[in-house]
Amino acid sequence: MKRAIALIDVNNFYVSCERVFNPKLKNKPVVVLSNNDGCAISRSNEAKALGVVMGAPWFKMQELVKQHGIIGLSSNYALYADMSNRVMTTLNDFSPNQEVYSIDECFLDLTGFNRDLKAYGQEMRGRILKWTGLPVCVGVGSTKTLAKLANHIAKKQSQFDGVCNLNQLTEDELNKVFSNIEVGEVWGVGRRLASKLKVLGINTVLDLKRADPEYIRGQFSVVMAKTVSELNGTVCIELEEISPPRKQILSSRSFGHTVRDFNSLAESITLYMSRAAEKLRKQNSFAGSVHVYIRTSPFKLDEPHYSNGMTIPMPSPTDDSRQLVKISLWALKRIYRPGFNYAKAGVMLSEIVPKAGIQNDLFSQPVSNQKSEALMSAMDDINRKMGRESIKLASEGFKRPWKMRQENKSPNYTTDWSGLVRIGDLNFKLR
DNA sequence: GCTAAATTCAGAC
DNA sequence: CTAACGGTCTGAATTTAGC
Repeated sequence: MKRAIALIDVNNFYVSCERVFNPKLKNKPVVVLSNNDGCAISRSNEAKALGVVMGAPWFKMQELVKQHGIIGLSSNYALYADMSNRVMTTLNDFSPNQEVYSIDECFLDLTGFNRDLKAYGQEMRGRILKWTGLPVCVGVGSTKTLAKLANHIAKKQSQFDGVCNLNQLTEDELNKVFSNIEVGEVWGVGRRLASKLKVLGINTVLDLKRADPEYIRGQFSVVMAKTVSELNGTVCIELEEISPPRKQILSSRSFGHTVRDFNSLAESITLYMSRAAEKLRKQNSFAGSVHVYIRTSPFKLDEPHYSNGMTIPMPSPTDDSRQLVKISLWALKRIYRPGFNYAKAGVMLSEIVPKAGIQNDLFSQPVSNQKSEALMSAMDDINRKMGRESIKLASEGFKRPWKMRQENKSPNYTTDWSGLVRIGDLNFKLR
């Protein structure tokens, strides 16, 4: 049976979330900024029309901002995560087979659904808008790659009214549509691959669909070969309904101001490692190695640069924050050099294994014993119940002069009572 | 000259 | 007021290390 896979994606997700709770943002150029208020990572249509590009540094577009009154908001991930859950739960009612692909999009398997999928897509749009206030577009195709493409068409071509079902087009109609879309729009074709494809004369989606698989395999990777097959309707990438545990866990952040002293770096490394260890325990895993890195800003060409990192294998895998922090501070001591303006630090956990069935070190007692288990889950429980950082390691620091900039963050409307009472209140700066 | 490990590359969002 | 350019994750390809 021909597959029917839908991809549902929220339009301008972060900006749309902000607009749900602050209607004054409607019809205005709005951007949501990355951590540290660095770059534009979500843009309203009005902001896009003014030429604000994805990833543009905020401080560099201040002229445009003043000229057009562009509103720049700090990102509010607690809000976006909660809104995402609402969208995903709502969509799950439309099919039991759902892959949550990212914070704002999911695939639904609609294979064998005996109904008009275009109308079904409109139903989804209506219900999501009514229940969450968010606008979505729906794309349907016989593979995930085609569903992504269908979603792109639904978003860009207004005559589709937000829903595009490629399965109901004839081969000729399909090819006509594909001949008008740049090859770079295809899922898995980024900037580099797009330009290489163009050199080879493959400019449109239709060109790529018709390309010889053997030739593509030779010129590119197996990934691109799969993409070509998927464009032709052969499923190579299945839905992954249960998300497998992470194989690496990273926590890093740019500082609000550069720091020079060891203690500030040590505080930040402790904080990041605590976050990483929480994520690790949440997925019931242990980490076998720890990586720590620090660096100066790559953009400051007139200042001395330094970037270094160190990977430490653990004697036996663990999920104990205290042990992971201890090791990472040991590593930090070895890579720290005085006299530099550090802009960023981070930690990474790798060689992640399931908690059950750990291979212990032959020569030493496993540190992650029952006491450690009890302590860590008590900490996690308290923080879940009472809010993040209700209990923490003292070395995470209290003043945190290095903490990231968030100059214009909206309240946590949906997850915090004190945020709820501020709905409609525009106390937070609107500029 | 082989395999395994480490690093780099490219991509997604 | 000033200085300011994100964060996490994956899998494949390529390079390097160790025997």
